Amino acid sequence: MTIPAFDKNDLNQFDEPANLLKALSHPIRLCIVRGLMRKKKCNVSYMQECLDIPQSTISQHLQKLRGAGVVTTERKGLEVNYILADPRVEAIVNALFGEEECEA
Amino acid sequence: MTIPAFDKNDLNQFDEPANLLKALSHPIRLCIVRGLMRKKKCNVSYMQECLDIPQSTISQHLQKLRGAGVVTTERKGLEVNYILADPRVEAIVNALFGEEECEA
DNA sequence: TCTTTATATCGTATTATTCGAATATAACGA
DNA sequence: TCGTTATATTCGAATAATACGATATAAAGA
Repeated sequence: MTIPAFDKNDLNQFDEPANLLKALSHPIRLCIVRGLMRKKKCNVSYMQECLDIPQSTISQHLQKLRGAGVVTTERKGLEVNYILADPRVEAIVNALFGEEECEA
Repeated sequence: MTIPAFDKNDLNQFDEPANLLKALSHPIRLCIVRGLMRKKKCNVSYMQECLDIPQSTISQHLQKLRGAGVVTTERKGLEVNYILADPRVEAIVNALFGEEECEA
């Protein structure tokens, strides 16, 4: 009995990766993530200003990214900085947009 | 004026990639796609048998993958074979699961 | 033409996402 | 403590995704 290419017995092994992709599968969130690849670290106001969308909307997207483990946060006074936290995400974004020089 | 890391002016450049990720962001569809990386070509009945879910459910997932350009089809008599059609998808799946020897 | 097999589509109930205003919290300075 | 700034959470309405039975189509063979 060989291992089939598809197997319902390990369908649940796809749950976590599918969740990660779902977290990335929104234009605003994808934009945020690629921005974080360029900028390494960024607070909410800056993103909000660049993207020009309501604060609660940005914040909700960030919470979704955080819930999926895509980003972590570092508070610095009033500001909260967001930072990429999962190396798979960078590989995925590179697959989509191509590699890019990063800020020195 | 420098180019910001985030920019609402090209937010729409994220629509297509986000759509691609959305198509992949379901456990069943991800399983199908990884199966197609191993098996290269596969008909619906085989997938259905492996995954043990209703035929209409599989078919709908396949249509969603096809709509996003993830797969194409080749009819052979009664059967329809599905084949991966977007190289970005393989890079993404490799980022998630690691590379793997493919069937010779 | 009739049947069978393989796949696709439709109808629809259920659940999940999304957005943005309103409100809450957390940290800082006066 | 009070006010201000930065961020998070809550709420509700609109929209989209999902599952699956029922039904339709497409190809092949008798």
